[in-house]
Amino acid sequence: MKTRRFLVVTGPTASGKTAVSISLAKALGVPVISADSMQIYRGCEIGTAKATKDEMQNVPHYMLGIITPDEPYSVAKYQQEAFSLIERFNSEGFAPVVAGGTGLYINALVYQLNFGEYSSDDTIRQKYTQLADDKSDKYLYNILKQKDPEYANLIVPQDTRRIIRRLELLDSGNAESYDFRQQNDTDEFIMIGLTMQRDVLYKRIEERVDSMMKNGLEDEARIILQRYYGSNAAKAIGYKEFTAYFEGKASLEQTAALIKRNSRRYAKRQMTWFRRDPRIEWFDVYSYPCIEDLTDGIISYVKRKGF
RNA sequence: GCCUCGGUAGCUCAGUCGGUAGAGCAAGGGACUGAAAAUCCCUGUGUCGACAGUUCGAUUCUGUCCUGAGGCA
Repeated sequence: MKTRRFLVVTGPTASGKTAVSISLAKALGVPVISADSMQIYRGCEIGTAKATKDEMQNVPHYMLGIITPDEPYSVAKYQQEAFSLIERFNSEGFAPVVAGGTGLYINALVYQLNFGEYSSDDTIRQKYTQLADDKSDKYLYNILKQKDPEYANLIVPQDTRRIIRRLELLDSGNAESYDFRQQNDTDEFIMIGLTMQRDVLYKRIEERVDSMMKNGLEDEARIILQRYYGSNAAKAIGYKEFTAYFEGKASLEQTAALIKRNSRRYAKRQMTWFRRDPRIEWFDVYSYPCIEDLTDGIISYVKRKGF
């Protein structure tokens, strides 16, 4: 297989990935591929902080708004599509910027995650979801323990979601055992992480939520919640919190506060995820006077690494 | 000015008949391989307002002071 070349820009939500990736892509003359599990949905614009046409500054973007909120999607599909885009750009002489904060999607590119052809089976999934409701978490866990004791050992009985997913894969004959976290050393890539003081990041998150509210998040949420009730997108931060508000059980202020809290927690989880990867070179956004200087700093690092 | 009730974790408060303290929320740490903005696990972070006194020992009792709320003037 031919070696793929790409640059990864990641970091917690509201750390400035969008602006930096555009600035970087513009300077390098390459396109941007999103690695965001919610920005792939059409119609989730404000709530996911998706880059607007203006912000993109004519830099081509991919993997944004490619499906409707009710279409099923998965890491496996993301990996396949992102890799094929990278290969296409590489053959044209460009090493694209992959930008996003969905850790699992990033990992699908930088670790050896081998998925088969299987997509997903709602019938099996529903069967086990029902079983979990009727019986108990423990009951489901014991089934898994019989079928795949090795995997069962990796998780706890309360983790119903993972139990169901694994059972679904086992039943459809697609449960492969992977070499856990084996690095992707066939492709050539550099990983950049954006960071800043925690309290500063939290302040940015809160300000961004306030501006989302001003820019019509409520209307967007109403559409997502009504038209795509129960979908993944409807469970995303920025939408799900409106449920109580639309039922008249919460004020707009309470809704905004909830979105802020959930975004803070999300950012924390992202940091936990990315901290683990020693290949990421961290750039403190505020140690540069402006985004152009930060971009220059990243580019010289990338050059230094012989990329 | 006098009286009453408060001052304990980031917030709201509980508590210790004297042996340096615990709940909720907020927060912190971690996991993550086909739904991942999802899902799940772990953790109490503290000059107990300040200074003295009594005591083997004070966050707890006493005094003074600072401070907040209410009441009386």
